Order: sequence, then structure tokens, then C-alpha cells
Amino acid sequence: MTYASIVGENEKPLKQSRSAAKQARRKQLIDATISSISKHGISGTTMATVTDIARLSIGLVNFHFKSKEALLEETLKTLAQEHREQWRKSLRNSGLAPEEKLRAIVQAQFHPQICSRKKLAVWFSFFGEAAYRGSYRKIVTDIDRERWDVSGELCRQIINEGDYENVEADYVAKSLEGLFDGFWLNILMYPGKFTRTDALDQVHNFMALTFPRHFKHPKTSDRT
Amino acid sequence: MTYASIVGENEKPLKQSRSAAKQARRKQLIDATISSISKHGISGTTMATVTDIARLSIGLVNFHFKSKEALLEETLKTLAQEHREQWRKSLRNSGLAPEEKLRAIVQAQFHPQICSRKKLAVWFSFFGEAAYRGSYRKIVTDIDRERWDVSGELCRQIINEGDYENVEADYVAKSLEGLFDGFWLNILMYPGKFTRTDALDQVHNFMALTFPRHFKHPKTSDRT
Amino acid sequence: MTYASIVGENEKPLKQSRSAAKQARRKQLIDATISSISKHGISGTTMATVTDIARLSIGLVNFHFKSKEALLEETLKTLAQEHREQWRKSLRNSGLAPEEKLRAIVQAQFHPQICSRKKLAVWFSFFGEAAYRGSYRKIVTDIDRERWDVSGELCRQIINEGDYENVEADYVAKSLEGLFDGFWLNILMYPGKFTRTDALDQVHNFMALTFPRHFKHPKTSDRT
Amino acid sequence: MTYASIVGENEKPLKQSRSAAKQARRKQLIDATISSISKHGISGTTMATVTDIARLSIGLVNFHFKSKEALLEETLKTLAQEHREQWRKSLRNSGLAPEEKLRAIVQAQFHPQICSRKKLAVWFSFFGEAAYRGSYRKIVTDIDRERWDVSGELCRQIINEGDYENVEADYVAKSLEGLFDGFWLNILMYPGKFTRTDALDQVHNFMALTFPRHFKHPKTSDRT
DNA sequence: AATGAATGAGACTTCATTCAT
DNA sequence: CATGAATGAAGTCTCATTCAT
Repeated sequence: MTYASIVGENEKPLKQSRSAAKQARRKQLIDATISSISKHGISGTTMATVTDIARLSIGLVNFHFKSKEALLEETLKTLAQEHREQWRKSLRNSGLAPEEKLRAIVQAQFHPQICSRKKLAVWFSFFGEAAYRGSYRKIVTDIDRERWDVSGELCRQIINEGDYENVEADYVAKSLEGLFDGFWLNILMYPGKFTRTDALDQVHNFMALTFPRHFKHPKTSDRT
Repeated sequence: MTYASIVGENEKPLKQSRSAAKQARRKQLIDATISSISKHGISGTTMATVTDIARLSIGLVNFHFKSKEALLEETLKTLAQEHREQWRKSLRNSGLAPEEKLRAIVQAQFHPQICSRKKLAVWFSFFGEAAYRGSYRKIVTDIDRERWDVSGELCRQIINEGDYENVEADYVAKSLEGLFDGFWLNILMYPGKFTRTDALDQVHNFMALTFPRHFKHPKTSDRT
Repeated sequence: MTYASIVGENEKPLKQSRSAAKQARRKQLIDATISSISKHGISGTTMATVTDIARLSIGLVNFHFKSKEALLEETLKTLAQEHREQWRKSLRNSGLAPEEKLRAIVQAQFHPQICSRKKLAVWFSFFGEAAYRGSYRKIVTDIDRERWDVSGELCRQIINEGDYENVEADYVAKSLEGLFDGFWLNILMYPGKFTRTDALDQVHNFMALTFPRHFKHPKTSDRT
Repeated sequence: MTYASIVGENEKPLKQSRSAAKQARRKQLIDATISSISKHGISGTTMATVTDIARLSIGLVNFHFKSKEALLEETLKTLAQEHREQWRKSLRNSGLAPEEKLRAIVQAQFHPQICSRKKLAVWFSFFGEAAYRGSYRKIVTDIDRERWDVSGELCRQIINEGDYENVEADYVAKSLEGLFDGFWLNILMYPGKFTRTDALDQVHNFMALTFPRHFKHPKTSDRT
């Protein structure tokens, strides 16, 4: 399968400035890297698998990236950045109520653009290395922490509004984070059996349990 | 295929003396493999890193295991089996009430023997490859499904006892699984910041929310 | 082949304006090559190190020189020509007595312009390749032989003048050549410890020994 | 041309202890490296040229040497060591008089075992890199300095014995070193035209000039 | 059983050269 | 003339696997 067939782009960059073309090539290589990792894993991803997918010559990667290691790190950063923009965009588009915003974050987490099997495979490939590679861990935790902060603040607002007792905002936010990651893994491990929709239902169920006056049980609520 | 056949419990012992030594060597190599993966990841683990740690010669691995791939698979099976035995032992040692049994499963999940940083690193290394390697995925999902079945049954009993409305056993069991995996990842990603104890609190909090007449909020309950 | 043909003295100038700019670029690249070789050696010298130093684009080298090999050969020729002009100029500037001319040749050999560490490094880089690369060897030996001829003739005149017995002109000239090369290597190998001045003293000492009625021992003679 | 044909050894090591066999392999690879450098230069010497000559597999070099760089350094050390042993052996075998010892050092310098075109090519390849590679320079200068010390001491004894005026031991020793290196280069650059014998004559001529009461002019003396 | 030297495929990387702009 | 992105051959090094001892 070629890069072009995967992402549906024209191979030849149209007329554009040189630095724009350079960025396009970098993007093309990073996309190919994501495809390759999802198919062969990180250790199975070689300069050759990447450039084959991108339909570029093998020497080009080291022209655009200092090393394979740098390519992988850029790939993770790109993935993280895309993720971050997804939930921030969802947040902006959502209504003003904190429960709507919180729901938007959840939706973003399981949005098809973010939560495809292909990308989940890549995420967990990086998680697998993050244990002993601080640079990966930092990229991952930085983005997660930011979202957790926002979620926590939203939970605090909901708790105040609803007079919930025995509920602590940070706990809920952390549990949500846990559910996000746990369900991502389940989607990856049970392809076709446990889906994005299942994950959304489960998370909504948890929110309904926690904040009964703000969320209804998924059975009767809208699902995406 | 049964669990037993997967993890080789029924493997026929050969002449005992020879086999015992053989098994000891295998165990030694598998332990070294776990150490190596936790330190260098799967792709950084070579026959040499394993045999260095085991203080054995490099030629020996291919004597005891058909290939590196076989060694890795055996390692994962060993890890899975140890995990399985941990929660089944906890179950046996717990009281008779279903909520006590459920709590025992949770405790097992975050038991230091199972949930050390070292072993979590190994688990997620395998998860990272599981996406595109069915053999790993099968080992992982078989053991998880068994536990999920048991948890689900326990939840059903608790729901019946407590007359909980709007609570579905399979949902709860799946959410627990999600929390397990999610918190494992958090423990791995935030060393020192998010601990086994935090995870246990969070899970208990979730159980108290779900089954308020069976579980108390962690703030006032015993923690281990 | 004549010297002129080797170093390209007779190269026909093209339309002057274009050719002048062209020659300037060539000179710029050759100077950068010398700098690069002195810093990284021949094998560490790449088109990129050269063009970086010259602050020119990498594509330009192949415009001005057929290949990297051609650039290196031109560099050596340039170096050889500079060397040749140095001792010939010294010769013209010296008095008429043969011993003064001989002394001028020696001075030229260790003149700062010729005998800088940077240039010595380049010379010995080429010597290192000359063993198995006839084209380099020819460039080097042609220029040396010319100087040896002149030195020999001067020695002959000195011997006749001084009635030296047991002294053979060609021997002395060859020994001088040997000392030149040997001291060059010593200057390169013992930076700061063995200097151009030391070399000059040593050579003058040898000449005083050989031609006591024409040269005084360096201790009492003028040094440069 | 194969290693075996060059050095005339049997390919298969005979029965010997493992560490002895290991040393033999290292020696074999170093010999092959010398052959390769003399034929292709240092930059033209690859792991493949070395292992082709040694008739071993390409992977073996990195088993016996940490890197190509380490192989080259070991090769230079071996060469230097051989050189050192040659002149020390000559010294031991020579008569007791200091002039005989000095002559022995000279003989060693131009001994066929040391001063073959093949080895000179290797020496000057290393000299070419020594300018910017301190590790090479150290190996070379350490061995040279030791010999220079001995030569200087011998000169001092000769000067005392012969009551030479205006002669300084260190000067003479340094000039000898210069002649050694310079004539080595001449032998390399003028194959067939300037030979080891010519070099010996020249050096003896210099010694006769310097110490006329201890050395006769080469025309009438024994040559080797 | 155990050792570790040896093999060779394959990975990453460098770099001279080409060529569209 | 000049640029620098692109190519691909070739180099170094790693490593699973084999096998004689």
C-alpha cells in the first residue's frame, strides 16, 4: 500500500515555496511513519518501510530528519499535537455549560479522527517505549496533564452547581483519564468487539453515576 | 483452547531430574527477559542482554527456546499466568461475600508483585506489539476475559443483593477493566506521582459510587 | 608533461569577465578544501564540509569541478604551484652567490606561508594517498624533482668553489630533501615542540657540517 | 588476493586454547588491515576489503574489535610495536661501542621487515590522519621519542669519546630522525628510484660528516 | 548441556552526484 | 550561474542463529 493511497494525496507537491514544500515532505514522511508503525510496530518500522509507503527514496529521511529516532519523536509530537487540537476544538464548539464541555472532551477522546485503530496502535507502541524513554513520556504526559487540568476545573464547576457531596473533582478527572486510557486499550485489544461507541457509553455511565443531576444514563441519552 | 493449554500447565514432565534443571534454566532466562524488557524495551532486548542478565552463555537461549520470538511469547505467557494465579489466590483467600471477592480482585490487580514498575513496563511493551501480533493479543485477552467473567458474575450478585437500579453488571465489570488498564498506564507514566495506592483509592471510589450500599468511599475505608 | 601543463598555467582564459568570476569561485572552493582537509582530513572532507566553509551551495562544486576527485587534484596542484612559486621567488630575490641561493631555498621550505600547520596537514594527507594514487604522486614528485635539480646544481658550484673533498652534490641535495620532508613531519607531529625555527637551525647545522667554509653553525649565524 | 596468499598462513587455526585462537584471529585481521591500507589507503579500506583479504565474514571484525576505528588504532599500535621491537632487537644484537649501536638503529629503520613499501604506505596513511587525530599522533610520537632518547644518549657518548666540537648530541639525533622520516617518504614516492640502500648510504654519509672519527664515508664502508 | 566464535542478512546513516527550479 | 531537494549506492554496525568444541 502506498502513502498516496492511504492518505489520498497527490505525490507531486504543487507549486509552492521551498520551505512549504519541505514541510509537506516532512508531513508526508510522518504520515507514512504512522502507517508503518500501525502495521509493523515501532521495531518493525524501518527507514525502508516508511519510505516505501511514502514512495520516496530511502536517503530522504535523513535529509529531513536528523535520525530515525528524531523521526519517531516528531511523529509522536505530531500525534500529540493533533490530539490536543481535537479536544480544544471540541471545547470551543461546545455550549457554555461545564457538563457540555466535559462531554466534548470525552467525545474528542473517542473521535474517529483520534481513536482509529491505526492511531491507537501507534499510541500504544509509543507507550510501550515510554517506560524507559523519558523523551516519549514527557510528550505524552505534557498533553495529558493539560487536559486533566481542564477536566478537573470543569468537574469543580459541576460539583459546585450540583451540590454533590462526597465527590472530589480531581478524583473524577483522574478516573476519567483512567477510563480514557483503559478503553483505548480495550478498543485496540478487542477489535470489533469493543468499540468507540461502547467506550462512550461506559464513560457516560460513569459520569451519570458521578453527576446524576447533570448526566443521564447512556441508555436514554444521545450517543455518537 | 483452554487457558491451561495456553500457559502450558499440563506440559508433561520428562524424567524429573533432567526436566527440573531444564525448567530452572527456562525460568532463569524468562526472568532475565523480563528484566531486560523493563530496562531496554522489547526492541532493545537482544539475546545478549538477556543472557548477560542471566549470566549464561548466548548459545543457551537457542537451546531452550526455539527462537527469540518463542522466548518472548513464553515470557508473556509466564507473566500472564502469574497474574492469573495472583487474583485467583486472592479470591480463594477472601471472605465469601461477593463484594469481598470483588475487592480481592482489585487488590490483586494492584498487588506489588503484579503491579511493579518493572512488570508494568513489560506489560505495556507487549501491549504495544499486540496491535499487530495476534499471538500476543490472544494471550492477553484470554486472561483478561476470564477475570472479566468472574467480575461480571460478582457484580450481578451484588446488584441482586443491593437492589441497585440502573446498574448493569457487565457495564460495571467493563469499567473496572478499563480502570485497571488505565491506572496501570498512569502508574507507568507518572512514576512517583501516581501510585498503586492512588489507583486503589480511585477504584474503590468508583465502586462506592456504583454500589453505595456495599462499598464505602475510600477516605473512610481501609487502604492497603 | 611540463610543469605548466600540470598546474594549468597556460589555461586559455575565456571571455575575461565571466572567467574571472569563475576563477574566483574555483579559488574560493579550493581554499575551503584546504581548510577542510586540514581540519577533517581527506576522508573527513565532504562536499558539504567544503561548501559550508566556502559559504556556497553544495550544488556548485559539481558545476566548477567535474567531481570530488577533480577538486582534490586541483587542490593539490594549487598547493604545489604555490610552493614552487615560493622558492623560485626566494631564489630571484637572493644574492648571486650559490650558498645564498641554497639558503633561500631552505628558507622558502620553512616559510610561514608554506609551512603552516594547516598546509602541512594537507600535504601529509595527500602523501598518505600518494602511495596508491599515481596522479597525486606525480604532482608531488614533479615539483620536488625540479627543486632537487636546482639544489644539486647549487651544491656543485659550492663544492667547486670550496674544494670540498668527499662531498658529492647529489648526495647533499638528496639529504636536504630528506631533511625537508622529515622536519615537515616533525613540525606536524610535535606541534609547539618542534618549530619551523628548529627545522631551520637543524638544516643550517647540516649545511655548516657539509660546507664549513660557506655556512656557519646556526648558534652563531643569523636565524629567521 | 587473499590473506592466506599474502602472509602464507593456514586459514584454519590449529588446535589451541580459545583465547589463543582469539588472538590469532585478531592478528589475522590486523594483518589484513595492513594489506588493505597499503593497497587502498585508509579511506579506501572498508570492513569488506579487510575481511575479503582475511577470508572471514564481514561480521567478525565487530566481534573482535569494537569498531572500525578501534581496528585501525590496533593496527597502528601493532605496527609501532613491531617497529619498536625491531630496533631494540638490533640494539641488543649489536656490538658494545656506541657507534655500533647507533648504526644498528639506523639499520633497523631501513630493515626490509620495517621499511617495505607496503608498510611505508600504511605508515604515511596514518601520518596523514595524525594531524587531526591525537590518538594516532600519540602512538607515533611515543615510539619515536623513545628511540630519539636512545639515539641522543649514544651521540653524547660518541661526542665525548671523539672530542667533537661544535656538535650537539640532541641536534644530531633530531637530524637523524628527520632523515629517517624524510627518506621513508622518498622511498615511498620514488619506488625503484630511491631505495632502502640509498637511504642507508645517505644516513651513513651524514654520520661520517658529523662523526668523522667514528664513521667512514659510505663509498668505502659496508652497506646492507 | 553449555560455550562462544562465526556467519550474513538487514538496519541506519553518509555522501557524491543529479536536476528541477 | 546558483540552489538545495532528491536519489541510491555503499559503508558501518547489530544481532539472531548456527555449530564445532
